[in-house]
Amino acid sequence: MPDKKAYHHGDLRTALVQEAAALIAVEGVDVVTMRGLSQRIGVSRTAPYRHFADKDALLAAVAAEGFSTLRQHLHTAIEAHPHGAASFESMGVAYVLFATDHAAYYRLMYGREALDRERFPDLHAAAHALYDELVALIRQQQEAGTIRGDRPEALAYVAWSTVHGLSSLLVDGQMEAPPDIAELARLTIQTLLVGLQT
Amino acid sequence: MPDKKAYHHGDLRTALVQEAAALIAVEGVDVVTMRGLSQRIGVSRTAPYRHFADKDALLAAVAAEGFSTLRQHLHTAIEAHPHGAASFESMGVAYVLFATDHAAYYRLMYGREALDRERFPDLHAAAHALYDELVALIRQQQEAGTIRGDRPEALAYVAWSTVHGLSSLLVDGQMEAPPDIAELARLTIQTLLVGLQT
DNA sequence: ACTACAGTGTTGACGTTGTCAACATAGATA
DNA sequence: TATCTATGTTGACAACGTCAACACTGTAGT
Repeated sequence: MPDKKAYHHGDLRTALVQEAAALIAVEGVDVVTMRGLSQRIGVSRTAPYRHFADKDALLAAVAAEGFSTLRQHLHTAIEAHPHGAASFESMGVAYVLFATDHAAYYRLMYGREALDRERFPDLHAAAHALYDELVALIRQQQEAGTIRGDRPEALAYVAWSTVHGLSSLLVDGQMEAPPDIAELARLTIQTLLVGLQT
Repeated sequence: MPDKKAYHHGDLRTALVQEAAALIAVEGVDVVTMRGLSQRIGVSRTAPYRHFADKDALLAAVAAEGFSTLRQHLHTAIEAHPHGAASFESMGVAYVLFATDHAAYYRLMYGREALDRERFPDLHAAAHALYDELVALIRQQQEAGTIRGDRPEALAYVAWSTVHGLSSLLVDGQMEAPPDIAELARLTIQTLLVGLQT
């Protein structure tokens, strides 16, 4: 149990990322403000600047953690169905459900033009690790014969496009959210899988 | 040639939308500011508020025009290849190229959580018109036999997810942009079409 | 032609935000 | 114990969105 009144917070950096993530989940990105964040944690408004160059850097850290969390979700989903086409479907559904369950968070991860890869290599790495996870899955499916033997990197992009596209449309409210999102996700992924097969 | 010094601008509303769109294309959404926009046009900072309730309303109008423009692009692409599977492919490639050619604009159209459908029915309508265009194309393909006879509305969502997902990943720089974007788009859409066929 | 009005544009002001500069504190190290 | 470095604080500033009050102008009705 950390001291409440210590002059030094102890681990302000992670506290900031966690608080920001929690706030985003509840209220959306727009309500995240350096001053408000600091106040919630109990430090002064400029304390965050000892750990992040600016607000974008903080958000980039939050987004990177989002990619990491998503990757773990997918990993868990695969372990639940480790073999065959069910593995592919399981991962895809888990991806879409993560996005819709953490809508504002997911929006932050993608679509913030200020968060460019060159400035934030950690964010780049986290996103790329997610992609790598997908490539590995494609390879596994190729060995199982459920996906044709094209370049797995290229096919991974196609698959990523599909699940991200569906997630994005749902999260942004572009399509009326159906009663059973998992069902729509399954349909979409099965269609994708058929296309990837031959 | 409009008077430069007229007290009343004449058509400030469209001037605002056009200027904002141009600015977004060149510099991105973040640099669009009510004050800066007004200054560029030559009116005072609060003049826009006679035409838009707030900044989000202005951006929503810009986004709506973006959807409308995109729809026209797709229409043109279809007319170039009115028959068969080439029609589907042509539309998909045109979609992705529009997105990558107008990256910041495309990002505004999607992914602004402040721009919700309920507050801005015009934006909703413009986006839905785009969707309708897709449904019509799916129907045509079904009649031609290149797409299976499922509910066209559902298949349209699948197709939309795919082209939007690819566009989104490219626009956000999540994948290293390949030298020939149209080629990648073609590959993706062919994969999609195979999946939609059976 | 005069008047009233509604539409449009302007100026002033306020609170909020991100962030810099200067200063303060405390734990680690010599 | 003295010093250094990491960390946190206070004060200040410019930019921004936006409200309220006021000004201008073309139009409609008499």
